[in-house]
Amino acid sequence: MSLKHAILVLLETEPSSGYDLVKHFKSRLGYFWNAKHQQVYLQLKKLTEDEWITFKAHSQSNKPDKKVYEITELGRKGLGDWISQPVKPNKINDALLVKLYGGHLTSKDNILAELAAHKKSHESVLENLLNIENNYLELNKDKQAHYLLPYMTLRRGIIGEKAWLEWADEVEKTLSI
Amino acid sequence: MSLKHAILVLLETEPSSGYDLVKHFKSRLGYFWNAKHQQVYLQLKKLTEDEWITFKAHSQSNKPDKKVYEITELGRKGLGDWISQPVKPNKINDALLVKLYGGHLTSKDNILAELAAHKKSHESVLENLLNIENNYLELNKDKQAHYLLPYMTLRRGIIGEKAWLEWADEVEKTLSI
DNA sequence: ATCTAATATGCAACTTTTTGCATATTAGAT
DNA sequence: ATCTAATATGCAAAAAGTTGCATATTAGAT
Repeated sequence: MSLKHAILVLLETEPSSGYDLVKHFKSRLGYFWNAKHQQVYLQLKKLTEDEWITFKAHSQSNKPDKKVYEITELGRKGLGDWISQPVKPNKINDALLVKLYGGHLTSKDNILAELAAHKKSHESVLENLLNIENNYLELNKDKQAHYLLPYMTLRRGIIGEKAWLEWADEVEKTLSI
Repeated sequence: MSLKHAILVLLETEPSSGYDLVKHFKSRLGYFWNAKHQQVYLQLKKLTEDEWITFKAHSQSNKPDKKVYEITELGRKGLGDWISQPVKPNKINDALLVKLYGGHLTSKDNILAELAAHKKSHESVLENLLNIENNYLELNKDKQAHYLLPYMTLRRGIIGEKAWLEWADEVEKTLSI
């Protein structure tokens, strides 16, 4: 039950609407957490009922109204408690690897085409992460220190994506012989 | 819905009991797929109802009886169909990164201790994968060619775990300043 | 005017996964 | 004899996630 906590850490950094959070997950923290908008809105509702967060309706002149949520003291305490407890190692369920494992049941071309498609998507994620890194590196030292931990999570994304692409190249070379 | 397919690719390689499959997931394919035994037994039941797999009861003198499942023609066809279709890029939900992102809510020692614990677990996974790789590399060329695709998935595990450890070292160094 | 895309939120049904509980066999240790 | 650990399987309830559907606002294009 960690979508809850993923939402809370983001709200702890800055108040946001559900829509903002989803965009955050989609665009910047995809290597970190993924959630559909329906799931996010549901958790926001539950967190509001538990009084871990509150919201204010913000009317916008150029866009539909939105609810901007912020974390409460209760929420900050709950989040702190969770963060102080150990978390389980990450669970990996990778359908592409399942497919590759059983790749003899389809054509080599099909496998290579699918790999190429995934490669494109990983390349675009990496590019995006590198842009964010560049922005971070241009900050002054105080701000860099302030965002050090989020930056460390960004580094996980960058190193992880590079490793994925390295692996994909290896597979392409091996299968093309 | 890919646990189903993960089970099928394993059964397509060799007939196994539910217990074997779980051990497989736990010990060798943890970088590939993870599932609790209850979930595996449930899917085996459903796959049997759909006649994608069948089982024979094997009585063992030194251990409790077990059901050894094997894939049917119907199952092989279903698996082949699934493998020919594109799969979505992998979804990542990483609680450790959530924790690190909000790490200012706990102590640096706590963060470093947790990181060290995860590091140990990743080191042991990597060691395990490298042992399997060594076994693979000692096979003759025919066998190596036969297991090439599973070996590629193993490589994903090795490259991924090395990248994880590289990242963890970077975090340790950065936070220890 | 009408269509499209982006913004913004949400319910309901269904699937998948997790957690808790439960049982049974055999080997080996105390 | 009894306890422990490994082997082996499963049901039921709850939690988490996905898919389908639904609605409303505003900007900009046709």
